[in-house]
Amino acid sequence: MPKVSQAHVAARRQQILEAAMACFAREGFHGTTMQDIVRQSGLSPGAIYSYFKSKEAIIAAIADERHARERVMIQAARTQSSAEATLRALARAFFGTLGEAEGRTPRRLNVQIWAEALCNPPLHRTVRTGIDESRALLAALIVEAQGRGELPRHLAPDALARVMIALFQGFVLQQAWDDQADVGSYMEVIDTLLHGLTRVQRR
Amino acid sequence: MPKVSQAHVAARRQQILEAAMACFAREGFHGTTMQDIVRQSGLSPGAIYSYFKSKEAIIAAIADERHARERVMIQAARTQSSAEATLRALARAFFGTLGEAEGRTPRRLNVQIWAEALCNPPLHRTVRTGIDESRALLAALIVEAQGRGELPRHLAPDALARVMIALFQGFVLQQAWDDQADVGSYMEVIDTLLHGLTRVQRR
Amino acid sequence: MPKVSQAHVAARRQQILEAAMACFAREGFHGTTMQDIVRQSGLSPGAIYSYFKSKEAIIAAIADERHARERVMIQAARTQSSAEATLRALARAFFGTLGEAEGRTPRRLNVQIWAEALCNPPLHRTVRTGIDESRALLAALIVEAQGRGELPRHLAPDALARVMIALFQGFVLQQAWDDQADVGSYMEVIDTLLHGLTRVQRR
Amino acid sequence: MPKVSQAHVAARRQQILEAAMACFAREGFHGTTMQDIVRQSGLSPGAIYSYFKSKEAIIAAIADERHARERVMIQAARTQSSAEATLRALARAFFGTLGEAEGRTPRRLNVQIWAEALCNPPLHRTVRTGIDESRALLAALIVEAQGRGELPRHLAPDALARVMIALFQGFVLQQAWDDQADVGSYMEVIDTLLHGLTRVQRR
DNA sequence: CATGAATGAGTGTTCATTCAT
DNA sequence: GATGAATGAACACTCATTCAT
Repeated sequence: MPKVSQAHVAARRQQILEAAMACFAREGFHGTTMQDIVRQSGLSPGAIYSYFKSKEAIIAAIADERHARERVMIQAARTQSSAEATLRALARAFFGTLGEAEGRTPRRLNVQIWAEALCNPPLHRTVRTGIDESRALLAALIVEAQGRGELPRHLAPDALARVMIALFQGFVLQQAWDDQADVGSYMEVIDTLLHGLTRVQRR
Repeated sequence: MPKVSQAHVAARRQQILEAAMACFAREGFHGTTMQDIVRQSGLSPGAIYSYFKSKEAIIAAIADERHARERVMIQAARTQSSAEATLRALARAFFGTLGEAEGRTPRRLNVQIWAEALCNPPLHRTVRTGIDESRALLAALIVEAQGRGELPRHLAPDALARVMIALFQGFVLQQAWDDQADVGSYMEVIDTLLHGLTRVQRR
Repeated sequence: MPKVSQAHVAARRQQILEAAMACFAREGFHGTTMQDIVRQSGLSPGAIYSYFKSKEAIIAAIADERHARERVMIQAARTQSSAEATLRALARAFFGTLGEAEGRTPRRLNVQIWAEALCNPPLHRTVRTGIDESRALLAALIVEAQGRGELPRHLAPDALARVMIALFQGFVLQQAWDDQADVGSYMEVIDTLLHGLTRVQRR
Repeated sequence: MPKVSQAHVAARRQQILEAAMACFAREGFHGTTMQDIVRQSGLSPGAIYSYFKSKEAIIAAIADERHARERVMIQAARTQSSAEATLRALARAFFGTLGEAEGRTPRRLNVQIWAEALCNPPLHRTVRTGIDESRALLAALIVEAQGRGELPRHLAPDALARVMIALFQGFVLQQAWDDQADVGSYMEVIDTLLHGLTRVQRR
């Protein structure tokens, strides 16, 4: 029974989070009322409040979930044998869903979370931790690549990591405003940019 | 009298916008109440509502102002004699303020506007217009540079323009979360990246 | 459950309408604040707004209720077997409550509605429909009586109906300002007037 | 100079009252803002407040003016030599304007005042004084006519006076809602009614 | 446990009135 | 006097949250 109940609890939580994500992506955190989530989830207000202590807690849980997912992708990338393979795995993980319609909701959600994090300390911590971890991983890979002479040694690894992250964030933003934005050509540019970086080094 | 009055009106509007920007940057659009703006501006609710018909109108005016400022920077860049000079002028205009503390408020504001634009159609139009114009200018420069053989011809100009904009947006985002983010090294990476792109082409 | 809930909803609506009527009769529509209705009803603002979407909707519901009540009285009068019986039933229905203290609130309310209807199109429609229906019924009765030679044929039935309605409205008005106004003697005058009308015809 | 000034003051007051009446008739007392009166009058808020100490004072002044006008009509009627002539003068005075378009504004205003008087003690006093005076005059005429055997002696003069006033008020009300209401046929009914009353008596 | 009616503090906004110019 | 920008108390209404059933 405890196990069933636990599974039940997890399922309910997920049901609520999914309803909330749909609403938040559509209307923003502040444009969404608890009633909206009630309607979308098919649950009652009381039921929702027995799984989350506040609207804010739902937002935090969503941010946490996204953070956790990111961390899983990063961990998976880490297991790759070469720096290049890791990089490719990361790129696939982060950019892979950018072209797909089903990723629209999480993408819009991301933008909302980024803004909300500026005025919401707990969210800020979650977001920063996620970014810092990603950056640390990227920086480590870069250091490694620099060690092997595959990347210019004069570049600050941290700054290059920030650039890579910015390329992701900026595209998420642009695609959130304009669904037509094309990932394929965007990634080709990135590819060329990174190759250029490699060659510079090689000479 | 009309001149005095007109100047007065403009000054009051600016006073309100500045108070509102301070509040919005600190607490977000939805975390800021009209009372907050009242306190920050030193005016009364009635006074504010005689200059802006709603809170939403204040947000729109702020977005418009930022858009106008961007447009001025873009126009100024356009007057440069060479594509490279234009690019440098743009980079200076957009990245120039990123390191300075006084730009903190507008930067945070930018992030808020980006998120708000997802759920607020008029804001969305303002934001998209601004981005589209910037992208068009950059794409034109890129086409030119490609014509002169300074940039790889196989890259979609639009996509490369998106990349450049993403580099800006991503850094604004990262700096909004972490004041310590260093512009200098970030720009150095960008510089190297763009040089790499040039070389690729030259061979 | 649906039955309980339905009865509950109706009861709550009635509770709110009664509180609102008491306030409106005392202070007028615009002199009454939602807080007044909150206090008078013993409910919370939120509760009230879950039954009526606005203050205006409460006013409209009150006007509708009064209109419905009037219509019931008219329909009941219609079932009488003779024109005279119908007329007497109408007189009893409309004038019957004029002397009673418990009718004070609805009477004052009527006056408020009459004024409000001048500047409030939906209310205007409700009021006019009510009056038009009453007038149509009276006019029909008058035509009938004229056919039987009981009323002068040269009188416009519609105008005579308007006169009868005016006799009611005018007294409601006068009694709203002055509780002392005596219904008994007023009705006696009306009786004599109508009898006079009959005799005129008979000769 | 004092006389000029006095005339000036009176003219300004009148200008304000006329603007206010136009607004009040159109939008009601509570639907009209001081800004509306400012616009309609072409004066400034400060100017208006130097002639009337509050919006309420404007309403009171309008009610007073209407009351004064009524009193003049009553006094004029009083100078007639016979009771019948007085009655005819009164009827002409009160009903004379009912058919004319230019009387629309004061008619609507009357209805507004009647309602407002229920919740506004000073206004209530003005309205009641006006009605009471009219009724007293009518009652005196009726007593006289009863003395001459021209009206049934068993009728309470006061009640008959109320009936006559109600006939006026009711029509004002009906015409305020429906401009098409026809005065001619309405007055014919009244005429017939009063003649009927006379004949009843004669037998 | 789940429900959803009820709560009430707090919101954006209005408008009668004032007073420095 | 006249002006009209400024005031601020008060308003209608919302919505995150609770708790009796």
